[in-house]
Amino acid sequence: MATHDPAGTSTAERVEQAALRLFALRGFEGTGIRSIADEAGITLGSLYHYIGTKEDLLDRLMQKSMRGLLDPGREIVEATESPRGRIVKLVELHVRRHAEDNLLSIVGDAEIRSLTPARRRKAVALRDAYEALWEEAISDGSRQGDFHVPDVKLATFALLEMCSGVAYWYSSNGRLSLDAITKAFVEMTLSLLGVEPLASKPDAGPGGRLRRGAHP
Amino acid sequence: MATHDPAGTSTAERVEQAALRLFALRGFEGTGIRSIADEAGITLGSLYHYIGTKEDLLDRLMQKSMRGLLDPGREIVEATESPRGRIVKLVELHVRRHAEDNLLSIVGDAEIRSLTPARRRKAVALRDAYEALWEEAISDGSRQGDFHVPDVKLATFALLEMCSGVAYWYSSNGRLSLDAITKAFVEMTLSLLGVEPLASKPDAGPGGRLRRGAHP
DNA sequence: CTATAGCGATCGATCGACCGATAGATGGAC
DNA sequence: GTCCATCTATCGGTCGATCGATCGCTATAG
Repeated sequence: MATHDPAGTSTAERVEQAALRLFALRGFEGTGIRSIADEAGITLGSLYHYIGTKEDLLDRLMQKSMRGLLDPGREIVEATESPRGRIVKLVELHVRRHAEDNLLSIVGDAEIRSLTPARRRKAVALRDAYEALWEEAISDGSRQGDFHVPDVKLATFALLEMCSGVAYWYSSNGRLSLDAITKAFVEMTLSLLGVEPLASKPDAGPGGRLRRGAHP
Repeated sequence: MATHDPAGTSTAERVEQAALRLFALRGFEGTGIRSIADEAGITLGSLYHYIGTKEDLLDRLMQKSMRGLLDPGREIVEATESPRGRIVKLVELHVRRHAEDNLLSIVGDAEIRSLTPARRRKAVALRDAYEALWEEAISDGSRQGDFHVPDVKLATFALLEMCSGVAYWYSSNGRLSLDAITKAFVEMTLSLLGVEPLASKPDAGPGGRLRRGAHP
């Protein structure tokens, strides 16, 4: 029975959400399968109708987390020419996902080490492919003279880490809206990259590049 | 016996180092006490001559990690007047420690959740006190018109997270020296904070603020 | 319309392995 | 002789995982 319950959540989905919450809160090793079953509202024996092993469950969440960044990230890169446009959209994607799907992002970022070698290798490959999108955008922007950073690789790591942190403190009823947070991270990113302010509409003043991001 | 062995490392120190390595690599919950004893070169029974419980061991490392940031951080704040000088020295401290003591930093940053409530509260208080040093410097700098950020709290989190990431990839025989890395992170920090380039000696050109940090 | 065979979902009970922690015996240093 | 360090052996509990039985639903044969 129960293809779906009154609330519209199937047991399989409840299992996945339960595991996600617990893995994000206590970590993979710190979470027992009995806790997962409890959180999902079923017994231990029933849990194993939905999962292969505990690690299968983690692996599925991991893939979901990484695919949710890599696939849209690739679309952005294909669709956007300028390095500046690319990095802006990559930051927006990264921050939004780390806020809206913060639990999945935490698990994706922190639990790679809990995978056994074969699966860990695949997860690392996905992560590396995603990071390469950022590095390429920053590298291109630097070569074109649009970005000015002390080192491309360091800037890549710095920006990725900075944007990932959102997952650990974001709350949907916090002081700032997600839009405001995203906008702020885009501004900080462009500032870190040493981008001249967009010469679109504003009166940039004679010297240019003044007080970007100040909130008077 | 063995107040110290030929290599100058006491058993107590070997135990602590073993736990540190394993906690950083596999996490607190993912590390068994038998692994710690093995890594320290003693048996399980002997291990308990040096530790109270497994959590005592984590707590000691935790305190060490946080004190190593908070105490020097407070000295910096007391000794340095300008927000800019403070943030530069805080970044240097944070990056150096996260590189040189990367394992301790990883444990300190990631394993707060593994502490039981009473100890966790104390650890969180230390972390908050440390973060407050950063926030105050950034806040002061913004109020004085020296920094220009979209939001003080967001900039604080962004910078702390960005600098903490160093612990996960730093290697003493990597491409860049620790000095170079530290210098780059200071530059990226000042850029993110929207600091005008230091008006000390250089020919800043008519427009000022050009290509800071570029390595031509 | 009814009887029943099949099937997916769930259950309680249990497996061997490993967990953190303790006890008691042994040995060497001073 | 005392004391600290270390050992071996073992404790009760929890871990991840599996088992066979049962439940309720559905499809179909008569």
